[in-house]
Amino acid sequence: MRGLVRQGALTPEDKALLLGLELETRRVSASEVLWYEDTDADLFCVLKEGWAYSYRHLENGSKQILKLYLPGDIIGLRDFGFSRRLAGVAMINEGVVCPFSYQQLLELFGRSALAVGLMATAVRQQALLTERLVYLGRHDAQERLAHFLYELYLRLKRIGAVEDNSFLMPLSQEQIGDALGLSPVHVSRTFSMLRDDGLVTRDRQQITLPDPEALAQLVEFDDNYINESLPTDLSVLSIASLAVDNRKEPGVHSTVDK
Amino acid sequence: MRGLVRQGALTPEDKALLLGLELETRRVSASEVLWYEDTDADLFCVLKEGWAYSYRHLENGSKQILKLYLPGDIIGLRDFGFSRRLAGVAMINEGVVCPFSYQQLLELFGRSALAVGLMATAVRQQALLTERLVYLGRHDAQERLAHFLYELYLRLKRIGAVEDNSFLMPLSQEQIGDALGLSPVHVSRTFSMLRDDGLVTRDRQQITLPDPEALAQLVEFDDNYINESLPTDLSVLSIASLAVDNRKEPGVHSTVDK
DNA sequence: CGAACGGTTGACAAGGGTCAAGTTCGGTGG
DNA sequence: CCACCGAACTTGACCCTTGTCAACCGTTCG
Repeated sequence: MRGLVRQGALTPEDKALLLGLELETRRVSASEVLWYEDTDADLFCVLKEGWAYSYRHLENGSKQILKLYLPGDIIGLRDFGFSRRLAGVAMINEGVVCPFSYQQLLELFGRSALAVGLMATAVRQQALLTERLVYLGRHDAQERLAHFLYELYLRLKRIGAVEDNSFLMPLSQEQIGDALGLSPVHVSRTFSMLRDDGLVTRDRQQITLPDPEALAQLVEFDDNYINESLPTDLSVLSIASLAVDNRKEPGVHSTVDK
Repeated sequence: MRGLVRQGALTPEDKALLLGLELETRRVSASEVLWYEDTDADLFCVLKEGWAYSYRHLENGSKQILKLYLPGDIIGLRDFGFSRRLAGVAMINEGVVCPFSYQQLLELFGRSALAVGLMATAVRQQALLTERLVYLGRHDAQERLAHFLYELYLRLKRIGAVEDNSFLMPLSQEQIGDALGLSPVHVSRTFSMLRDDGLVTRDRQQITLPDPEALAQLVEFDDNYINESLPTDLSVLSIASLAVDNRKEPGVHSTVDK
């Protein structure tokens, strides 16, 4: 940071913005909750003293800590681009924080909707990661697989790749295991359980979810982290796609591996 | 995206940038590797067709899949701000990608070093998450705890909160369990094992790592994701701190108390 | 002094890993 | 058209890691 300042990397705009911030620090006590899961996301903080953590409470009564924040860390970038908090944050010991509003962050990105969108996209990917972390930490094989399939179902539906609650899934069970932290053998067993419960049917790579809602309930899926369309729901990709679709060309193959 | 365009949310600068991109699509075959772990990070892609995944290979021979990419997803934001890839990316089936350079991304962020820094900070936090994901998925209790403590050690050292290989850790064993996906009972057992192996000693909240290198080896720690100081290693936080420190109390006791 | 809390230890059970022996299916070659 | 092969999946037996429950201990705090 001093780095940044020294390097003179800050533009006049940056400097103006920084000076314009009304900075205020707040002393917070041990165990104090900075914000709860699912509340309005409006600000983030720099943690100046003390330790904090972000967490998710699960319906089965357990909780998963997602990230520890140490002095100097920024808390709350995770929720940028979402309207509600994906996780709560609480102090561990007493400390000091310095809050900023997302509004200020937006001004920082200033004129570029693309930059905002990219940031939001990155944050969104982080949300998916986070969700998987929760499942690896606190759920058994059946819940992990159910969650995995349901997430896939939602993401594919979003891009129109689901028909009749059914979609193609080109992953081997070994790869699924590598994603969920399970052995391929157990993935197979788990598929059988889900089939026996009538939640998933499968023929080769064709997956069908006879009753997606039932699955959703099993995995307490909060789909707003996938479906929420934020103000700037861009996806540069699509822009890129548009621009490109005109002049197609078969490309170059490079490496392969197995 | 069409959303973005329709909304007219794109500034003239954005549009110019988009038009200025030389877009090229590349057809990629099934199992093709887009890039390997630990190689130079210079570009990212929009996945236009096919499925892909990012992964980490572990020394114990297993592998952890971090994220699945479906058509429309952006691949490689993860590594923005790092010089080397934290994870490999491979195709699952055949598909089409559309590559962009990080350079272009930088131009997008254009004049604001702050914006770049924030993005990099977000990405960096994602790296920590990713690392925990790998440990939850593919490592036993002892390795998880060792990794957790070593990561803490590095992060605290970075901010000067380690003395004589020793630091204060204000977390209860239950909280550690919630972070690592373990029961509090087993956290206790695991601490005992590490103590018996001479890797960690502990007195109340005081943790000492007699031989940090030995720990590092046990957890195959790649510390560049914590220590690498990227070109724009800012941390807005510190700027904030600076701005604030002038007109606030000394309050520089770094952390902790119970 | 006595709760209450966090940590420790032991006994037991369960979820999941590993190994090994099938089974199914798509592809290949005769 | 059929025999064969390999990859992916399935199933069973067995064992190890970890969770659960419970009793116990040491500190801290009222």
